[in-house]
Amino acid sequence: MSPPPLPRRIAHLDMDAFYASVELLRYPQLAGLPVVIGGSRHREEALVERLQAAYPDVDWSAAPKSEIPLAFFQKLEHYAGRGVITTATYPARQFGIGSAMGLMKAAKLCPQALLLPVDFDRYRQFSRQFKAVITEIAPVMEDRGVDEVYIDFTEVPGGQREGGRTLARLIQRGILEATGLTCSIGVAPNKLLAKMASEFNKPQGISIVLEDDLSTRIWPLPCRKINGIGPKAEAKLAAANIHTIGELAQAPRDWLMAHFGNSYGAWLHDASHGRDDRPVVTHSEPVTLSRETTFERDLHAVQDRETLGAIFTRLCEQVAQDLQRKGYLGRTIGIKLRYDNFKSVTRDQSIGFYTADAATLRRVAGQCLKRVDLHRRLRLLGVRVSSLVPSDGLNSKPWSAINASPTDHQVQEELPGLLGDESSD
DNA sequence: TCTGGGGTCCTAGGACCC
DNA sequence: TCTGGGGTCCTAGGACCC
Repeated sequence: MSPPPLPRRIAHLDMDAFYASVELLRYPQLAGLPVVIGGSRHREEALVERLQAAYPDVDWSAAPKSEIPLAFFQKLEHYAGRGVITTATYPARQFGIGSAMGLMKAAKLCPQALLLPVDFDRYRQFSRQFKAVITEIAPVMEDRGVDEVYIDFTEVPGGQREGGRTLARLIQRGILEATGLTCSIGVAPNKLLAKMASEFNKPQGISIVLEDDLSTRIWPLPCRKINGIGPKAEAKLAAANIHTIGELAQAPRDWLMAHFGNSYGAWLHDASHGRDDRPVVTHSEPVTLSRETTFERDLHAVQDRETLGAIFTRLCEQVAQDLQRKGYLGRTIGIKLRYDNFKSVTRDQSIGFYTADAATLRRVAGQCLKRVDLHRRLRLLGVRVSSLVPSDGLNSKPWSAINASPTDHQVQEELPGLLGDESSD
């Protein structure tokens, strides 16, 4: 007789205001103050120039490496229009500032808030550090981004004690000692509930949710708290007078399937009843790889042909580099563009071989570009590769050898000049 | 004062093949 | 002449997440 299986204990760990907290380690004098992280790197130079022009009495030579009060952005509406907040410290959140909020809106809410530039390399470093602490203690960890993970506590020694609280405390302490950062942890019978639980006691919280807690602790919550219910689904549910998870749980499964599709409808029903059997996945292969950029001002395919062409080529080169660095080849190449009215379109084309070659990406992506309407001004351009396979041993061969195939020549002949290409016009 | 960049998954129609 | 069902692949768009 084998022993009965242990009850599943799944943890969701969320770093508290991750980017902002990492910045506070570097600038301890900002502790307790409203601080936001945002803007994007390629606009820093433009930013300094514009600040200098708008506020000539201030010495901006240290910007944007140091903090800038948001108030200064009020004279820079055109610049700041394109910046968004990535993270806000808890004092800044008191003013209603949240991530993805436009810089100008945040400035209005809290002009004294300080703006820091983003430093992804640094956040990635801290991300690796805290994840290393976790896997030392509990090896079954699923990466959910730079500041979030799921952890399977079930088989970890001590993972069942106090419903997982003991182990959660140990991990919190370990991360604090190694990085100086705090996090919140929820432990529950599955990922769905753990994710909600980790939000219950932020920051520095631990929440334990058991099977029996469903009706008391989950059902009163708004539907939107379920990971997978976004603004659209929320609005559609609200229209049917369904606002809480408990109300969703009362909706007949058939009705949900009829109104939301078989797959999503059935999932909504299961989720509202706290049912989720997804495993904690420790490894996964990427499906697509892409680069995109929003321009400082909207560009026109004809008037700004050169600028656009240079950006396009650079995006292709970046995607090619990413593929090579990460060891993948792809055979479906695509573009994404966003018009000045914020509408996006995509075009894809599959080719007869796998590649990570910048020139090939540029050719095929250029063909895709020819299939979209280029009359409107553009605000964003992106290049994407999918149908990825690991390049493995192929890495040792030159790219030309990998790409050499009959179809390659076909494609080259089919695809002459493109937008921004010297050979076109 | 409009709305970043990088992903995943799902749907739905059409082509094409058997 | 009219008319089958699979099954798979490709493409475009959209919802959602961090």
